[in-house]
Amino acid sequence: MTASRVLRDEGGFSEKTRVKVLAEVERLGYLPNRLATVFAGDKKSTFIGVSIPDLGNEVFTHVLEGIDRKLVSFNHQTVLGMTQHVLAEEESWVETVLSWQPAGLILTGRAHTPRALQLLAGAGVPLVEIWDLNSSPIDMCVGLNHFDSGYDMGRFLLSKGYQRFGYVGTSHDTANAATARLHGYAKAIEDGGGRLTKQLCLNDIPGFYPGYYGTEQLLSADPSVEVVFFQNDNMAVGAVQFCEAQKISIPGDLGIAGWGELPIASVLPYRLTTVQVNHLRIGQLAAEKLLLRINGDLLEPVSDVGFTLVAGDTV
Amino acid sequence: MTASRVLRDEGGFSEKTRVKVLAEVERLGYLPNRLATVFAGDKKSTFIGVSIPDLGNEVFTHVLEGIDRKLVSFNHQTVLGMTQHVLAEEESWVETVLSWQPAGLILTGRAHTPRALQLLAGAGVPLVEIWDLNSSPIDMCVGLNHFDSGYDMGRFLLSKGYQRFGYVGTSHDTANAATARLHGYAKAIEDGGGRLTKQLCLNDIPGFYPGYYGTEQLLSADPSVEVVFFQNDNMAVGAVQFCEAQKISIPGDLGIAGWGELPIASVLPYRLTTVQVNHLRIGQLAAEKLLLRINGDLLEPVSDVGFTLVAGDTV
DNA sequence: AAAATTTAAGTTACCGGTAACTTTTTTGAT
DNA sequence: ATCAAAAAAGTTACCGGTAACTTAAATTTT
Repeated sequence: MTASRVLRDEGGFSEKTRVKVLAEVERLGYLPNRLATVFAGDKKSTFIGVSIPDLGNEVFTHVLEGIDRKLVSFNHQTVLGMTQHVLAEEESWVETVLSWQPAGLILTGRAHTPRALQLLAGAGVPLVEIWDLNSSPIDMCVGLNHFDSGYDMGRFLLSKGYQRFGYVGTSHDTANAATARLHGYAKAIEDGGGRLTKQLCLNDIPGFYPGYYGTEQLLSADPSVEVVFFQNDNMAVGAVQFCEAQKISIPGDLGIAGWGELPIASVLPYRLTTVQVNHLRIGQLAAEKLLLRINGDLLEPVSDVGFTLVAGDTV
Repeated sequence: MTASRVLRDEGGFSEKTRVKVLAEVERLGYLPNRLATVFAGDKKSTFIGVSIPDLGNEVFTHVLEGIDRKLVSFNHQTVLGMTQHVLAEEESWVETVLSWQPAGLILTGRAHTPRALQLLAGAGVPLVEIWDLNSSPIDMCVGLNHFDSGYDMGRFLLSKGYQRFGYVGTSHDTANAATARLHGYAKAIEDGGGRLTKQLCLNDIPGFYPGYYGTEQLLSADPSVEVVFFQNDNMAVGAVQFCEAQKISIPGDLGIAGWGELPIASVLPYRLTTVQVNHLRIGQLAAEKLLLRINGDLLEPVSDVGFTLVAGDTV
């Protein structure tokens, strides 16, 4: 007991004892078993469960980095969950991670299985849903309106005079943010009298090469497309590379728009038409809100980090 | 006790009781507290601590993905540690994560603080050091010989007739793998009678833009450089973009070599001179070995995943 | 120097699951 | 129906840290 007091520096011991205890700790190479502390006090651990769809999609690596950097600085640990965009995976991960008594959770996306929702409600753990904005989150939410960002892009492209639109992404899931962007884009096109003539959902990760071969597929399926909106910048850059290889002039023959403003954009000889999003900020803000909530603070449940359309030279 | 038996399906209960227990579990939304199980049995948890330097460096995201995918499929959870290439950060993370009784650890790099080594030895937890090959690992090791890969690149560039060499990276740490590559490269140049006229270590992450402005800095500091070896492909691609913007012909005016074969390479109109490394495989293999060891198997301590030099068109 | 007060150190019980053991109930054999 | 064996259910104790409490030692006050 006295040793416990010394190690937690909570007073009630003499200097002589302190020295003796610390010497013994040193000698034994003693490390406290934190499980016992959490277990005993019916407290929470310092684990924060963080689920993201996958690391192949670069946008999420930036989000994760923002989260972890913030968490570490407040002595919390990230327990990673890669759900592969599959809600059932998320559900089983939620169950596992809750059984470890986490201090809080960060989940990507607003869609969850009924059982996951039930588990989360039962656990009553502080929770931030990130990425997609959700006006009535389970607990808190940090993200942006993906539908609106797609809509704005659609309207912008219409204003440039395009009539025949294409889309290439990798999402199958109806419940995810990229699909919301596609829906916003489609709605804008419909509202503006254009036609979304071809949309492609590849079974792949949204990276450079899928952008390359996705463009090939799209154009061979419908050569009349005038402009294509991609799931993210890396795909759009892949598309630009395909066009250059095929001597398709941009934006003369084909317009190209990305999403997310990823690092590659900073070294291109052209300015990519895209939507700027501060991925790192989403992660940091989510972690910040979670830590404040764990600390007992009451917070605005929803934070909209917004987005900025970048006109660029590729349309 | 009977409920515990039912939930673990270890027999010694009647069908009638099983149904009753499961119904009650359902009704209460009961979730076992796994901390108690681990704590009670003096067993290990299903946590695997995974430390990587940072997520801004794309190579590590692939390694991490490989690790987590494998771990998840064997019901283990990744507890992330981002050490920012700082050994003191790794040390404090090791201490924290060990106090949570992990089933195993994966650490990036072979250099650790004395105290970290002592903690690891004391804990006796299965451990894989990844990335840099280490003939006498603490426990196990999965990686490749970075020095050799740098040496081979240097020799290859010499064979192309280059005399004045440059290097651009972002590492300050003498103990990391990128530095080992630089040393190998420098050694090859020395052995072959060339001159490493300029080497640059930027205070940044090894991404596209640092490759861009790093090349600018390098060339303005020493315009006589004939070929530059970059810390990774993303930096090399940034360099190519800089050269194109400046009308510096590749490989006519300047040779460029990358390392790691990152995804961007697949969509470029040229074949980048680089070193191919299977990042995902390193992660998967490390996780695999760790899980086998946790399972009690005795394994070959060191796994060399090797590398392949890709000649490319940029030198 | 004795009593009152403060400080230091020690005891007990608990968190939740489960190993090891004991008791109760059921099943089957004679 | 009686007893033995097997199956099911229940009890106890423990893991390691710490809250809450008690006891002991040191310090201060009268």
